[in-house]
Amino acid sequence: MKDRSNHGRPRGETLLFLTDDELRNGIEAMFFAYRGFTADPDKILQERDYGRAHHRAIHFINRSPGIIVGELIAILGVSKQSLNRVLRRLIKDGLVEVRTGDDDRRTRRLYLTDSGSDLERQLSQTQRNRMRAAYRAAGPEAVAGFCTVLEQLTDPQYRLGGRFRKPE
Amino acid sequence: MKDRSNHGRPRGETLLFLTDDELRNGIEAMFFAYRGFTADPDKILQERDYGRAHHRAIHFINRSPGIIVGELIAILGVSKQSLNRVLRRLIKDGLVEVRTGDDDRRTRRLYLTDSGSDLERQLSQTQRNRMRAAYRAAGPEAVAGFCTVLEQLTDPQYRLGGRFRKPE
DNA sequence: CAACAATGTCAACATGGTTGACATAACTGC
DNA sequence: GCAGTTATGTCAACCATGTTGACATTGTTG
Repeated sequence: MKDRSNHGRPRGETLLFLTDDELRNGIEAMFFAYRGFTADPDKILQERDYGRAHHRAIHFINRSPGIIVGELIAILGVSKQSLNRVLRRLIKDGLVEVRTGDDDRRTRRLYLTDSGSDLERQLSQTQRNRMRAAYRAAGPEAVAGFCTVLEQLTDPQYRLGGRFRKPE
Repeated sequence: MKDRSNHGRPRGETLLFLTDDELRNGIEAMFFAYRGFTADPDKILQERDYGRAHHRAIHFINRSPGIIVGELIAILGVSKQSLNRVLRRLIKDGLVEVRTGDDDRRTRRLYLTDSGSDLERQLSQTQRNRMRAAYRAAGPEAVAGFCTVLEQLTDPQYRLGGRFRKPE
């Protein structure tokens, strides 16, 4: 399993031969990066006694205003009971507004209120800052590569394109 | 906040000007990629009634055989009570072995047993496969960029170099 | 009208985090 | 050698967030 003649070349040169150790480094890097990546929002959320689950809901409602509950469940990959607990709180606290769908009146469309938008901005601000700093430090080609690999790691049904509902 | 003359160029070209939307896409990509990334191990773990916490412990014990409890706590960023619950189970199940440190007999050094190594291999195998596929699809430069950005997203104290204990 | 779909809710439970308090054993300094 | 500190383990309580199952309501659709 060892010497397949890559003769100590740095990762990714030549023929994209990758040792298990190099792959393991990538795996570990994902773990640490994801944690760094969620650290800033977590702090903000903690002050208001929210968790990551609230952040995720807020993020995707902001991304697709008017998204219906079932779609949000599908994107987040959680049970309706789990999402409902989170939504209930966000609605009670006045961060999310619910309107009955015009077309199908069984559905509930979700929107951020002004204060919901405020929190969203605050949360994504810190993440964008970190992301921007990383992009800047890594350079343009690195960023393109980063996005490509992330896309590839993602399960196909969640890749960009058809992920979000069309605006009604 | 909109037109700062980037004239519809694709992300990352030219001067690394990035709109909030482009950054938001990166943020979302992290979320989906991390989920895809943990999906395969999660399935294997579920069969044995383990969770991600067990996976992480196994990963870092494998990475640094003989690591002491305190170091593992620091790397994982959890409380000793939390880690202990996980370790207790792994030890009971015979996946992890504990030996008292030779130098400092207060410390406990952790090692994977043979069956612990088996599970580790099984877990990292699926992740390496996915990683390898992503790398292959993205190409060599993409991989280098991916690693660079991940490193940048990581909190500095966890970046490679000094992260792991020296072999005694 | 019957069947199905979208949602909400209640209850019970599991996992994996937290904190606080306390116990033990071993190292370290004076 | 004794005092203080450090590394670890453990008990208990609590919280957030995930799960399943069961059931109710409302609205759509054939």
